[in-house]
Amino acid sequence: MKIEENKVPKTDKVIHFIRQIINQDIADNKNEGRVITRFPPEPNGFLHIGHAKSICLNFGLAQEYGGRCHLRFDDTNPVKEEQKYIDGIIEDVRWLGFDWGEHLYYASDYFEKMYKWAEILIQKGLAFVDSANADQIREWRGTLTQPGKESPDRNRPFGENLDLFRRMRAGEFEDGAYVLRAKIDMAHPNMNMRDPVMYRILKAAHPRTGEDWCIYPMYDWAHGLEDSIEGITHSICTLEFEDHRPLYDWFLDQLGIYHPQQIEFARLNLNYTVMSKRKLLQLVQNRIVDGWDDPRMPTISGLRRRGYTPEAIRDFAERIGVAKRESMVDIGLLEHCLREDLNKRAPRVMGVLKPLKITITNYPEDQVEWLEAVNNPEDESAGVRKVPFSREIYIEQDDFMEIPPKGYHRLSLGSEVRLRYAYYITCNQVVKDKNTGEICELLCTFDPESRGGYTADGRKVKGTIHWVSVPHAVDAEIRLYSSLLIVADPDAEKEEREFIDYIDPDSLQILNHCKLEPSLKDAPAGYFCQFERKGYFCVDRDSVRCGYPVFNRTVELRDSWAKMQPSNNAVL
RNA sequence: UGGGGUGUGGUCCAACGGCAGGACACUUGACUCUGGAUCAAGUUAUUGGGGUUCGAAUCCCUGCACCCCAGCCA
Repeated sequence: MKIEENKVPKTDKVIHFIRQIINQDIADNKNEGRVITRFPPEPNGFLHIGHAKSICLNFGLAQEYGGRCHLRFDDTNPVKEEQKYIDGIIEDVRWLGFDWGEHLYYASDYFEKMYKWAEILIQKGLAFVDSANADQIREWRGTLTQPGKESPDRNRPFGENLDLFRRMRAGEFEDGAYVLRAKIDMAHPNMNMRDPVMYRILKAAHPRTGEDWCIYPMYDWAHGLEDSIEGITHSICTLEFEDHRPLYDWFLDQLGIYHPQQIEFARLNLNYTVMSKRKLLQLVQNRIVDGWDDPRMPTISGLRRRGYTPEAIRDFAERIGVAKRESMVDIGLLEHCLREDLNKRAPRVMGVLKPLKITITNYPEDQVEWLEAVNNPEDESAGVRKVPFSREIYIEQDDFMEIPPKGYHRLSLGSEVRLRYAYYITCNQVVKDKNTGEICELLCTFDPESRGGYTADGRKVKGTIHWVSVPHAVDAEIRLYSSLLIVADPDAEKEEREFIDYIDPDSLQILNHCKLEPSLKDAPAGYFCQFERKGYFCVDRDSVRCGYPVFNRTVELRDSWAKMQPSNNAVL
């Protein structure tokens, strides 16, 4: 049937292949037009930006098509799963902005049902209890090019299978003594179809079912059943499960129960970062990072702490698209989405990261002026605030050069520059440390006629720099982050080295005694803003513990000046 | 050397027999009290070879490259 335009939602989004499939299903009136998806994490780790792609896809599709998306924990392996991961995942999905209503499920809630279905398969002669050990099963499975061989237990009478399976459940056997296997085809070219294991004995406490069970279902057996029970229409997963689809289909067909459609798409890869749970865990355990929510981590909790917004992540997920080809997305796109969101919303403030003191010699000694500053030029409703100005101020070390290169718009000896929202100043003298020769102070004069940053004569001042009044400055710690990896893709490197060898030891830089304008004194954890000309920053939760503000640099502003400087190219 | 997938600018995604388009990145210019933002312009692509067709990224044949599968993980 042709797709009828009026039945599918209007959208300016890309109609990727999954939307096409759904549109076709709706046109065919498959599932009476329902769209029910699910996000099925295993609670054995924290979520990362790759999961966010899947979350946005599944929940997003459900929203677009007026359906629903279930949050389902695929908790079928108690030896790896923990309650803390369940809690963390719930928090992260919610933070991303998605709501599953009452549709929070656990695979473990279906264990009894699954067990009954397993007995049915045994009764149909389609499953058997195998006493072979793991090594034997592996050996008899054959190889990619050679067929496997049938287990001697394969033709066990069904009564015996049933009895053994019941005793497996009853806890009569030790781990590994028996498994339940599907009886399919040991010569099948698809390895997954060579009598796959359905249940194994695992005498482990389960975070939810405790000691109720000592046999646990394998993914291939369990997943389709979970989808079927919940009435999932489109079961979306990643590419590596493509080979498993025939088995997914087989179980459902043999049981004759409702059969959702499995659809596979390519997982997200991001350059300059690592994405697998294993590698992320390695970073945490080796204390290369501060924990799962270290702001350098691509975990949802890490991104959140870094200052990423859910809006930016959702926008990113939409922009990268959905397809079947494996790809490597540029981290620059994520940062672009972030800047675009923050540009609209982040209040502007002034903060000096690496202070250089200026004394304005012709400014009255005890005078303080509160000058008006715009909070957000992109958002008039953000209003204005007053910032104190005095005889002594800090500017950024980078904003002064004794001998400026060509094209330098900032302050230099003898040149005039605008202090944002304040005055024009001219540098007259450089004070240096007698021993080291380092610049420690600048003596400048200001033009009283330029109050607010304009003069009546309308003369052009090319450079505008930010500043903070010395007596009013709030001391802060600022944490600067760069990529964890020094190469875009460790796996693509010629040398056979571990990703850990490509870790940048200097990806975290801590700046102390940074100087912020006084409005930031009591900014609460999570508060985000733009330090003008520097980037977007947010207050870290460590602020509370430290007793002074601690800011994370979320992302730098684009800097076309820095890009022109050859010395900086190496850093990029 | 079995099976399952995938090949479009630097990167990601479109185009589903009819002018290869968008986003990011990059370059240039304009504007600017953030070297930000904004605006304008521009560079760069269909895996090779054959075939069908008036016409092929798209259909057919045949190579090549890359990814996944031999857990009692998911």
